[in-house]
Amino acid sequence: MDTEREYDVLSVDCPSRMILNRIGDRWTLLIIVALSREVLRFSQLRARVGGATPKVLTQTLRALERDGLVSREVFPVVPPRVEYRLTELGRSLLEPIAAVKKWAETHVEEVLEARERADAMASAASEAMSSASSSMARPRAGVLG
Amino acid sequence: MDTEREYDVLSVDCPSRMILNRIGDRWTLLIIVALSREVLRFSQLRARVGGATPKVLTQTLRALERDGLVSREVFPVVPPRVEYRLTELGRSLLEPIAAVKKWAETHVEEVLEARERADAMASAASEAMSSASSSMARPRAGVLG
DNA sequence: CAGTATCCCACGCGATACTG
DNA sequence: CAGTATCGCGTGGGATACTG
Repeated sequence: MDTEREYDVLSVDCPSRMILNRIGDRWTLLIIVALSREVLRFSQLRARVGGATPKVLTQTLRALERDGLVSREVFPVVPPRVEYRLTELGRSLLEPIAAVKKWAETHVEEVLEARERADAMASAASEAMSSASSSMARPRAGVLG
Repeated sequence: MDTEREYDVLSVDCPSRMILNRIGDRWTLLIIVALSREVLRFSQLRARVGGATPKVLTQTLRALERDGLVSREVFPVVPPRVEYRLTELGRSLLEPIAAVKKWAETHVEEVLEARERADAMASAASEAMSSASSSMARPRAGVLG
């Protein structure tokens, strides 16, 4: 069975595009990473994933559950206890994610350096443009243009 | 040199978070994939990456250039000719991306099936709630809540 | 504890048109 | 050909407060 070219991310209408959009949001990857080693309760997840508000956490978890990547188990006790764990499908995402995570952690510095160099160049160019004026040439600090 | 735990994506202020935000946008991954096998000109890139308008293409390419992942070569001819290629740093991103891409392409269907099942469940639950009424219970078609 | 409920806004992105 | 320039909107997501 050659399923190599069945899907193509570069194609506009390819379903695999949707996957990228899904895991490309701000919290999905982080939650999966957090759940990679242990089953976690809601508040534990909150504590582990820095910056996540209950709202985004719930949204993302619901979406992950819907897509079969995470399972949610409710214990009928009081106070409530809810546990989240990766499904097998979710765990299968761990490898690719680990690769990305590792890349991110090992190459941040190179990226940051490249960025600084680029900004320095741009800044120098701006100054050259405005002759010897002191026009403060903004170094384009934002991520995207 | 043990640099294992120097960075942690789960930490709010970790720089590696930024990397995820960068490659998590709508076009970055696609452009890198497109450039994985060949050097491409602007319009070729546009043709390959389905749906990309010149604006987003330029934005993303500039950002990639700034971060040292893509290099831009301008040929002083008319009509203009500009070639984009991955830098070595950019090429190093190819492996993790390929892993994600492969996962996306091989597991879309499972995700889609899980989603349909979840929606069917939710829909059934809604109908049960409204007794035998014909209240159209919307199956929550959107990606996120 | 595990969420909901609102309000609100930045901004990523698309559409469209124009230029060196 | 390889971009810029504008305009506008959809919505992801932050802040805050409330609830079973």
